[in-house]
Amino acid sequence: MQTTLATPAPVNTLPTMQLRKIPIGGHIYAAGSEGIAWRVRRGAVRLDRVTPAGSHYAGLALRGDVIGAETLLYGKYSFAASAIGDCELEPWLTADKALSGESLLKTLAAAERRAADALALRAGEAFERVRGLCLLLARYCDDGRREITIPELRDMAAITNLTEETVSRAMSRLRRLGILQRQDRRHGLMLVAAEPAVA
Amino acid sequence: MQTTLATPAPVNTLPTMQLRKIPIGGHIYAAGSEGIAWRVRRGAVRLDRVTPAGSHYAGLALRGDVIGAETLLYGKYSFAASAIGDCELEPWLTADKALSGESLLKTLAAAERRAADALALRAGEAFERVRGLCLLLARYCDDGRREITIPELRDMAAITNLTEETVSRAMSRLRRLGILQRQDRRHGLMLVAAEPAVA
DNA sequence: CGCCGCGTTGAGCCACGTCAACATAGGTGG
DNA sequence: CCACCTATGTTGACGTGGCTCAACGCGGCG
Repeated sequence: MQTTLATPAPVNTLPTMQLRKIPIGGHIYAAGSEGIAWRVRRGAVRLDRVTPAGSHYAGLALRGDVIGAETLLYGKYSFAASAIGDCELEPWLTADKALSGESLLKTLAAAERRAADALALRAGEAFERVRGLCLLLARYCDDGRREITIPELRDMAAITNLTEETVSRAMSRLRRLGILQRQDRRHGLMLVAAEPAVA
Repeated sequence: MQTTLATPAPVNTLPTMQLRKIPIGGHIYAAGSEGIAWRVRRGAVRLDRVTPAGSHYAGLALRGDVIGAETLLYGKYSFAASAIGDCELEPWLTADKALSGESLLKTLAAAERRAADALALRAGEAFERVRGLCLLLARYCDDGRREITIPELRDMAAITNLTEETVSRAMSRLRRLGILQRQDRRHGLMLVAAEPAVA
């Protein structure tokens, strides 16, 4: 649960911050803390809304998505972020760089598409939800081989709004059906078979 | 399912378009069609992603939210939009107006908050989801009286990922408990009782 | 009037949640 | 190295919340 910085630079000198790598399960930032906005270069990020009543899954960010953009307005993060796949993050639009309208619009459009994806992962039967999540992760792999890092069950359960047991059963079925080809155990790499004409 | 324009102006002369009013259940725009971006001044908008396999609920927009921003990039709408409460829309950021970075950032931050709201409406027990949707609608009423226009059951069902029957039962229960005070029938106005310390 | 769309209510059933037991991998200390 | 512990994942048995199906009420409209 610790963050690793690619540069040995001090954490708070924002402009010098470079690439940031976070292992699976790793904490990226806490809600309410100060920091900058990041673009996800690799991996998958889970966002959580933190309330007095507890914290709940509140969004997903994949390659190309921007997280923490609200810090440019308010200085603080609105959500908590953690890595559900090995992540690489790069600083995005630090204050000195001009805010390009087009870049922002693209980010906005991407955020809305991602939000629609996240909603879709909470509809339909359990097996289809879990399969949909794996396919989504595979679609955003940087390698073309559709190899994904399986998130922890608790994260998949939160995203799909299922229980860990149900997700585990769905994953077993995916493997049994050969849709998901195990390469090593635990958070190991998996290979998703051809996507069957999903629009 | 028809749109009504406040001005008698021709539909395709974008810069002259002014306020647009859409009745409940009304069609706002179709996915793939051309048009401009709008800001929701009043009411609630349901977004749908349209695929060859059918169209599915893909997002919610309430007062202050912007819909169709992607037209500024691609010229066409990515989603379909329809009114689930009597709506007033105003044009947003037409091409001639400079794209203000801060305005865009605020829109982005709002979109992410809304996406988190929409996800939350698909978690928990049926009654709590329906109650949550009513509370959300009440929170964004322009009058301070927390009077809401009840969307059609099919829309509430799509948003919460429940069936119409289950939503109907939940609504009956809300009325029986006095949480929702009927003022007239059908899409009539309702009054939501005090929000019980929901964070 | 008859028809249709929408909402309401009941009865039965099943997919998924709950609970429990166990497997496996890592970590830590001896 | 093993003994032990904990976190995570897997699998089975069982109960239930919400889905399915069906019937009906009501208002609007041709």
